[in-house]
Amino acid sequence: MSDQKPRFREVPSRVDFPALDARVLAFWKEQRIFEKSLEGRDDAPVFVFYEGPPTANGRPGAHHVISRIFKDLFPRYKTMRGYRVPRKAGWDTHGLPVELEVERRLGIDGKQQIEDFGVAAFNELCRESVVSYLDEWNRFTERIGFWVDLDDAYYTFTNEYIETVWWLLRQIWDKGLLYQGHKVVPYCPRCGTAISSHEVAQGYKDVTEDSIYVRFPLKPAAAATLGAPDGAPVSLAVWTTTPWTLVSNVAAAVNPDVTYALAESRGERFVLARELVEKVLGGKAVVERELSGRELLGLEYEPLFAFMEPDKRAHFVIGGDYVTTTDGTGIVHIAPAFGEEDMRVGLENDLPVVNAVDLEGKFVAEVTPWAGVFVKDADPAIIADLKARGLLLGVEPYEHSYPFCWRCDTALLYYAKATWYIQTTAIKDELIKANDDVIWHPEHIKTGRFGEWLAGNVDWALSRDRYWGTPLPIWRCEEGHTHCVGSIAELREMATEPLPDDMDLHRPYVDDVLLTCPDCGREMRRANEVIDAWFDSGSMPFAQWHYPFEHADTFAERFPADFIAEAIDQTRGWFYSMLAVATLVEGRSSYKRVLCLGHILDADGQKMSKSKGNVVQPDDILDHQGADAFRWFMFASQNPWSPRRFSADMVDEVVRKFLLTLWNTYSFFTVYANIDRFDPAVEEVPLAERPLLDRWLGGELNALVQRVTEGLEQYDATGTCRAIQQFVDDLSNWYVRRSRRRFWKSESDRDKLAAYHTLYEALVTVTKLLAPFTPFVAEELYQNLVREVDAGAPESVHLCAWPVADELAIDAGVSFDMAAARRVVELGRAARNAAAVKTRQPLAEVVVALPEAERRAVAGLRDVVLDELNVKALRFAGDESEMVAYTVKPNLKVLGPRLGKQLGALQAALKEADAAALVAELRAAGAVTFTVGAGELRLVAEDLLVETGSPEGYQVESDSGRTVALRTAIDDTLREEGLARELVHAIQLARKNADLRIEDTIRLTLSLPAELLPLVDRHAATIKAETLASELVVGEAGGDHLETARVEGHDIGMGLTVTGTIFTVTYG
RNA sequence: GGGCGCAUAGCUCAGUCGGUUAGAGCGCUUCUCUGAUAAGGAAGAGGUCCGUGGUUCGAAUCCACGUGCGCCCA
Repeated sequence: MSDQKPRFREVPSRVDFPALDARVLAFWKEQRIFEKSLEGRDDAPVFVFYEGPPTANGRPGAHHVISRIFKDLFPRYKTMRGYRVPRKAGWDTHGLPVELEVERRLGIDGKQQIEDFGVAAFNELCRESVVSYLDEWNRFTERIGFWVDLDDAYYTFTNEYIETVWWLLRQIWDKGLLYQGHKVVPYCPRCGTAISSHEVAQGYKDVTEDSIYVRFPLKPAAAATLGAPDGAPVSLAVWTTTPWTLVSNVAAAVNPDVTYALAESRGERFVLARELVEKVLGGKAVVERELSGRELLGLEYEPLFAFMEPDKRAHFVIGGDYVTTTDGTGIVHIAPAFGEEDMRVGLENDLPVVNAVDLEGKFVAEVTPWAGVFVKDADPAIIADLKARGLLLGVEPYEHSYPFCWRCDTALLYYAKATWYIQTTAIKDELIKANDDVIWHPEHIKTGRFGEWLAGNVDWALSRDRYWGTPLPIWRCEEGHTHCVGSIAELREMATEPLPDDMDLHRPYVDDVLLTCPDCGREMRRANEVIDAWFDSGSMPFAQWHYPFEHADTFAERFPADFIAEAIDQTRGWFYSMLAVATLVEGRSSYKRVLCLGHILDADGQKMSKSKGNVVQPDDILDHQGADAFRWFMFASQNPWSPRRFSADMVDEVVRKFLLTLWNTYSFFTVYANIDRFDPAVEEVPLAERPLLDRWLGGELNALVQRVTEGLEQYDATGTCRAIQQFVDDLSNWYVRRSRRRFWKSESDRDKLAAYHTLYEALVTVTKLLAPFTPFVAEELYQNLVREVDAGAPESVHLCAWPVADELAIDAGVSFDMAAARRVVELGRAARNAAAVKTRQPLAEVVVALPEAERRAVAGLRDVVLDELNVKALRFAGDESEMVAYTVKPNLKVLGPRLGKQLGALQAALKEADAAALVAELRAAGAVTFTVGAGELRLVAEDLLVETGSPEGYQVESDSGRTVALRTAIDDTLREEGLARELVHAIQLARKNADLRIEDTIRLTLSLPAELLPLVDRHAATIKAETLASELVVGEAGGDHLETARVEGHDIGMGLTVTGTIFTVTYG
């Protein structure tokens, strides 16, 4: 150790993490550390990360923290492993949520009002709205330590981005996979657009609505064929949950294979499924005749409403094998415009499509009574009308889950609509194959949720009848020719008029661009739709580079991504759109590995959502506990994909248990290292030459490096965090605790130096391991521990190389030995507690009985055990006389497979046997024989577990075959020694109360009762050494600081006066 | 209704290949250690390992069925 100034900045034991964060952020910014982590690595292998763009349509919340910190963790780790990890930020800016936000702000509602307001102005507001959140997002991103290049972010609304999306669509178009279909789709009448299946899924709610039973009166000719009494009217009993669709009814469907009945009830006759007669018509109904479904086919009935004239034959019974008898009547009403199944059977039976509903979900003018009324609102009126005309059979509340628009909460309608599709079903096998190459965390998503979703793939409904989005680049002429534009240049070339240089590709400007049809030369107009914003985000691997128009090299280098991470709800969102777009265009996935993250729940397990008002604002945590506590909680609490409960209290626990433990160990080190002028650069004692405790810690440390490295390679954050946490706990509560005296003692010998080196190395290495997890604290520690003493070291911990484990330092034997010793200490402490003898009171002897290997281990660590337990001697129970009681049990692991069913008999026999005799025989002969059932068994030592009991005069604790016995007798010498320790303890407390520095020396005066005088006399040297008293005077207590205390029933007075410090050299 | 996942102490979670007395942290009670610590240690209280059945010498663990919850899909 040398004589210079203190090497390390003095570290207060209390720490303000938010202030620390601010310091570190400023340092990173000033020194451009993030930039430097990328510079000068041109030859390094690249690790490709893709940022799944958040929708910048609101403020960031706690649930955004989790994805952003996992996105940060692995790139930081890979950087330290020597990779170049470019991280381009990105923002998802299009889509319905943005439009809704602007609608709300303008106080308008619906498409007509948007058109009235003006699309150009509306879209401008959408753009402004998105941009307005970016500052806050950028601040938040920096604040939590997510390193990503915000200055070079991609935005999905730029012309460049849109152009690439157009190019991608053109590739798909050229493959013939882009088509317009007329399908029944979930449709939001308020938003006026079709909703894709993954969006619908987010809006299901359980609702109770009125379902109704209705009469469909058969025409007389039809009734006659059923064998009802001559001329008697017969009705089909029909059930529906959506009365408003009856207006568009064109048929009734039965299952040809189900048995139906002609049933009479209160003088009326009905046709319905045989098994539902009683349920629908009541117990008094009489079944007059059974009918097969097949017999009903073709029967005609009177239309319920005549507002619209069908253009084909309608209002007759058709067959549908999907018709069941679980609900309703077994007869299903068919309105092809409003149901997927209805449309399908409608096509099969050549039924007309009657649509009495307009695009806003309101009845059209022909439906005179309810024209302009939203269909769901018209239900009561329709029911009343049916009742008035004698067509209503009954009303029944029906609970079912019904889809609502996930954004505006309007009930969705299933609606036949022209929609543009990508025919992903044509590449289903390729999608599945592309997924084969992806590594999923957790694994089960790959074949489970995601794999099954791919297996049931349906075409991607691409178009949206909206305003703020990437315009669908399809133009059509009057002849019906269509063309998909794949670039801006092509648009210019084909346009009938020259386009301005700064043309905005958004609506409404693009709508005004007319093209010349390449086929017929006529004018082409753009299809009005914009595209699903999921296609935008799925295009980011290409569009973030404006590929192929620019940056082809960059794209080639950075496709596909090595790693992406998003919340688990993106399975059918971003994860799918990324896979689909890349597979459509490149034939493979755009990511190799994906980490799914769970949702954030509140402390009660409720999902956090704005509407529930239970959102924990990240600022609350960041301003009080700091970013690292937040991060560590997220990483360490449980596996990333589990939904996690979250509250400020839970983060607090992290701070106390982990960050403060680490911090205090660090603070401890700097205090003593400064006192001793420890210089990590000189006089290193090789690990192999250090004491066992140091070699133990070194082994644990290197094993930790291995464990953390392997864990991160497997993308396991949770396990690695727990390993680090365990190490820090061991470091603080075993290594430092056991070593305190080594740092404290006044001589500066090799032992002390070894202790400093060991602790220093552990702290520095842990700091590096922690850098990806808790980048702020790691930086703070690194700057002080490393940069303060080594100006040549890398400027930041994040520019350091990842630690490499020294496998030679890992000694399984040492680990085993220490674990054995710690178990003995644990049992000894339990024994002390049970005997109610406090630890400061020395005891004469501890006797232990252990398995052979552990006995050797504890023998080697005798001093540790003696010191921890404060006993004078340790003895091993050598022969049976020392331990009175034995219990002998079969070693099930060994005997189970060998004996099988005989085990029970052996167990019983062992219980009966004389355990002491057995043990004696086992020790003497090495084996014992037993008669069990028919045969004789020879059992050796490893077949049996021997437990020992309590000897006289000892306090015994045992666990799992290990026994520790503490001799509890206290003689006068021991008692006096205990008293001396109590006295020292009291003086130390007085020092602390007097606010003395650890290194201050004192003049100590004591006033004592007479009976203690000899004791102080005999232990004066110890007391002086322990309390740094250069002078000890017994008599009247006097000095700068006076204190009294009661020690074991004796009143004492203490006087303390600072006389100097233990430093021989002063500085300053 | 279907798929996937989960269910262990009051709370948050471990629990390896099926093995002996099912653990940790937090909280509670009592005791204790300590001149780094907001900490540490010991003991106590607290368990239908969701239920039922099966496989097995032996099941928290494997299998089947059921219940509850979450997510996804209808």
